[in-house]
Amino acid sequence: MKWDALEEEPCSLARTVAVIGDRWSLLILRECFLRIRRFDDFQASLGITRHLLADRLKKLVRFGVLRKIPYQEAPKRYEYILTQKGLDLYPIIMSIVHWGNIHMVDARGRPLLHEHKSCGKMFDPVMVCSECGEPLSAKHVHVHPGPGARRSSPLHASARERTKRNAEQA
Amino acid sequence: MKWDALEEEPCSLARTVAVIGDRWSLLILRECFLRIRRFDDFQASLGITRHLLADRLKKLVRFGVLRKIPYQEAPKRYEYILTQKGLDLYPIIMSIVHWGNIHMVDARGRPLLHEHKSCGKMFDPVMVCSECGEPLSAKHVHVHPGPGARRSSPLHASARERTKRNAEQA
DNA sequence: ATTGACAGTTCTAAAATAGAACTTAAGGTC
DNA sequence: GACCTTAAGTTCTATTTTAGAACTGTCAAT
Repeated sequence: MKWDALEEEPCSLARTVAVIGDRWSLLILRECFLRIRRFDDFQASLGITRHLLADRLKKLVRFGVLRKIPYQEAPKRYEYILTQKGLDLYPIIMSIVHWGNIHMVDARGRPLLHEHKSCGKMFDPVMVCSECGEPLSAKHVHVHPGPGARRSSPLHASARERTKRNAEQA
Repeated sequence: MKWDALEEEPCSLARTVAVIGDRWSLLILRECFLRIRRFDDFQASLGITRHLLADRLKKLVRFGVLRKIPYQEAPKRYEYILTQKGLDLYPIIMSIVHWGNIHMVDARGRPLLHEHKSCGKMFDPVMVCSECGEPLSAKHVHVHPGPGARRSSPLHASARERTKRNAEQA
């Protein structure tokens, strides 16, 4: 599968993976949320090669996650700031950080703690149902095909059936 | 930066990216949550090359996200199921799907809808503060160094300062 | 006139990925 | 007993991506 094919998939996960699903994009976005904005600052704090950084920034701008804003004329220089679409990635970043906090920390403990300014306490993010407010778990969720589902919804046919169907078509 | 270096970073995001930060791992995990368990089924539904699939499954098992369970003897065959550590990835998957639903769907609409069995309604996931229950946004969160922070906390010194410091050291 | 900051671009070597064919092991079919 | 099928990989070559370092173009300050 080519990279571009991912964006076309009728799957919201695949399309998001097309934006953030590589080694560097999420790390760049982490820096954005920590208020890093400039090329050399990204490069210095991440140790990414300049080539890849230029490439990834271009991609994030193309997807509308970052925007280039001029901060000086002559020579014209830009900084990269999060758009609303980019700010909306916050729950993804936080859920990733939280999973790492629970499952990937070493004996020294968490690298970062998060304070919720609104209530003043150190917190963890919790994912809840928008309708009833209960915490979510996979087993209490049932998936239905939506209006944008692929005709014949292969995500709902079992892969086993699909394999057979493909074999018959061939 | 090498792949293995990521797991060693004192950053919960980087360490999680070491597990799920590539083109395929999240797609494989999506299939796991949709109850795909077997090699050929993953291969058929994703179109991933068999080589990469074998490699990624091995990696996910190594990280303790999937477990290999024998489902028949002679010839011995295994299926891959989510561990608790893997099930805990659910909020990450859901926040990614949700962002895609909001920002990446085409005119046809969402490919999938989610029903919360507990309350019977179609829902979206919402990330809230574990302490006060309010929805989270980046600007209401303040970051502190935790016990596992790098000495001299480079994530909190501005990259600009760091760049200077590095230059001085050289 | 030279040096330094900043934001890239260019180059070569190394690593990862795609795509297809091959392997191993057992069961069933003619 | 030769042959086909299922399942879960492994092996192979060609292509694409990434790493790492050096280079370019603008302008400001010394």
